[in-house]
Amino acid sequence: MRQTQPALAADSALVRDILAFAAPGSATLHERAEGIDYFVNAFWTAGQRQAHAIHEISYRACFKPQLPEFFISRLTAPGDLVFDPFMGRGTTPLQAALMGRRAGGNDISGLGVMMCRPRLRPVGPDAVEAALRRVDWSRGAVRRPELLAFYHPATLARLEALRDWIDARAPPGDDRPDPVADWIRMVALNRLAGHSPGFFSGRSMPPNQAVSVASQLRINARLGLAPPERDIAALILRKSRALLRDGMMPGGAVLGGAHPCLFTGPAWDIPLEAGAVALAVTSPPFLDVVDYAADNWLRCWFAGLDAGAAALGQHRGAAGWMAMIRRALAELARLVRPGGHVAFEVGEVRGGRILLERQVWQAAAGLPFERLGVLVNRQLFTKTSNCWGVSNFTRGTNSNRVVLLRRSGGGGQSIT
DNA sequence: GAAGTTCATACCTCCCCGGC
DNA sequence: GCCGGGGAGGTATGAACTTC
Repeated sequence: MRQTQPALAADSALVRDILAFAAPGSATLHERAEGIDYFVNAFWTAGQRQAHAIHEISYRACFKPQLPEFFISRLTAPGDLVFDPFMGRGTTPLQAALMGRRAGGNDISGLGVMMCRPRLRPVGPDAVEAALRRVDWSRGAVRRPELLAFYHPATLARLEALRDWIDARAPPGDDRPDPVADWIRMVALNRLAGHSPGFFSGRSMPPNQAVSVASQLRINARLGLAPPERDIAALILRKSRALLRDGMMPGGAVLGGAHPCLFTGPAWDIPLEAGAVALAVTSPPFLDVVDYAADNWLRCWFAGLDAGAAALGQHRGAAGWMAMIRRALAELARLVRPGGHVAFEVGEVRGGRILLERQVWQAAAGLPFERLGVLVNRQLFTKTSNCWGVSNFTRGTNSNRVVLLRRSGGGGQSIT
């Protein structure tokens, strides 16, 4: 049902740009539903590995770097602060830094900072190799026998030695850790368990989620395999080189400014001054679709963190979820400068029976935002859930649905 | 204690792209 | 040409709890 009437926010340069956007052979479709302007197209590539290689650490529920890139390029200038209050692995701050913007992010789990910070100040493979040679691998011992479901005994003992070595140089909560230990922990967190020989574990599920010990024992029994011994140091070095294969970033310098604004805590309580942020690109948990505590229990073990903190952002019902979103949006209204923007991404869940973008739209009502519309990026993409038979356009999440907000009170002109 | 409601757990293992 | 590795789930079932 294409409509020819103008967009509600036709004064927005962003909206004009989106309407004029033309992928090869496809113009943006403009629809209006429930008083909301929808802009539908394939706005960025669905191809895998099209962004900078340093993005390629596996984490459950992360959007493509092309999503923040789309908005950063249109709505910010070099030096502006780009922020994500639900950063997860930190795709938004990292992409902002790659584009010469200042990087900021927050996550309820301490894993967020541990995965993002070292990639904002990458260390070279030579430094990683030298540090790994200094680890006293003989000091480790098997302290958690149940983890032998995942690891060969010698591998598990070395993992414990590596944990001790990291903890002495980059303990959780230390905001000025040793950069090399910080980097090695980030890579190790990404190699703990997976479905190929590049991971420390025997064969498991894809690495964006850790199965339970009981599930891993079943996998081992079904395949008739015991976890083989792995060379942890060699795997960390190999993945380090892969992350840096596109280069060390501009000048190899610290990305995102000398002091990236990275925090651990709830999205509704960010220790940043009012008006500091030019653009927020973010995506909250989609109700309880992803069980972050279950997915991350193994990472939290390695990092010495409490996995339970992640549950704070998860809600089974729409009412509780919407209240959480309202608090996060109210905090964004404080942080984003007048004329700045918020791109708030959600996906379809429960077979499309609950339209989360409409809940976000409603939650933003009464806050100092102009609601510009919803950008829908609809395309085929690869899904982890292929593992259990969920393919494109059947069940699960099939589109990026981005609620676009402009902080009122300023000139309101975007940079194009 | 029967009926209704909510909660917790188990189960399933594919497709694609780039590096080598 | 091979293969490493990256990738936003949903349903069935029964236990546990609530209400009258």
